[in-house]
Amino acid sequence: MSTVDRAPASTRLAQDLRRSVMRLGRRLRQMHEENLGLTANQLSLLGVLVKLGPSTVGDLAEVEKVQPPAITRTVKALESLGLAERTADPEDGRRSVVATTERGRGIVLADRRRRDRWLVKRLAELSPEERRVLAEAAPVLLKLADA
Amino acid sequence: MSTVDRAPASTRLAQDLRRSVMRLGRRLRQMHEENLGLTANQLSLLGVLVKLGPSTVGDLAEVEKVQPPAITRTVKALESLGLAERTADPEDGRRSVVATTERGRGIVLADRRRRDRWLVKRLAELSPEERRVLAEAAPVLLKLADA
DNA sequence: CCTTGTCGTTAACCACGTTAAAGATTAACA
DNA sequence: TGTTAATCTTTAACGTGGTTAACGACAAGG
Repeated sequence: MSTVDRAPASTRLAQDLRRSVMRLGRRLRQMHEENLGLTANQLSLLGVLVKLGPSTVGDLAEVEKVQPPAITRTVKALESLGLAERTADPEDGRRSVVATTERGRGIVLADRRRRDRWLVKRLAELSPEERRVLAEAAPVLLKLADA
Repeated sequence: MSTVDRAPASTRLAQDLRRSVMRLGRRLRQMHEENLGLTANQLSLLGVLVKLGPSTVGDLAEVEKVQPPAITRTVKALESLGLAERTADPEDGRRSVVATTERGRGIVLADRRRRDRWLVKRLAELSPEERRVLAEAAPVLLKLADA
């Protein structure tokens, strides 16, 4: 790791942090993939729908940082699985409003619980001191991400 | 956030940590996308090659947690861009060994510096106390990811 | 009204993952 | 040693999900 060893001290933290966050993030994301027939994308969009409530295609595209056609396609898939529904906006005929079905909502919540269980188990293997460090770090990480 | 509010205390840390790590990870990954004509995947594979040195297709597949055909294709793309080279293993004719070119290596290092610069800037906006917390947290996050 | 802008969808394309099957080479063993 | 079995990579066929471009439906302003 010569690139790391000879790094100026000021970038050392950045490198360590990037490595650790990327790796744990990848791991958490992998937990996703083995869900029912759902892909990570479909699950992610469903999650947004649960969080925001019924939304237009444009809103979803913006949140997912994706172009509208990508949303159209994924919504179509969710619809055919009975996990989401599309209805015309009564106030503006151009827009179509997407919402989760009850089943869709249930899947999102179940998936979230499942991933939390995995992480809870890993956290339980740490020392109280290590857990304290993570608890302090979480809000700082959020602040970084939103900067 | 009723789902968070009524969560048992033991899963509260897991939820906070998952949210923050996922979000920062996404942010760091996005920094990737706007690089030369290279996709995130190609850059990632090139990075592995720089880290490990010349490697077989099978090794790369394992590291990237992907099936061999996916590696074959990406290597082909890197090859046509002059960033990687493939040679037959002299000791085992079935294997082909992939290595970066000088240019490929340069691109990886430049990209890493660019992403670190972004993070260094964000870190500089934090308080010394917050930076200390992150420095302590990084190794714990790694431990979690590798668990 | 009628033109102009906006929202969503469709179509065509590309990146990248998968599995299945074929090719080449090595390893094992009768 | 020669045949058979195992291993590594590649090719082929397919699915998902991103993109841009072009079109249709509706809304809004002149």
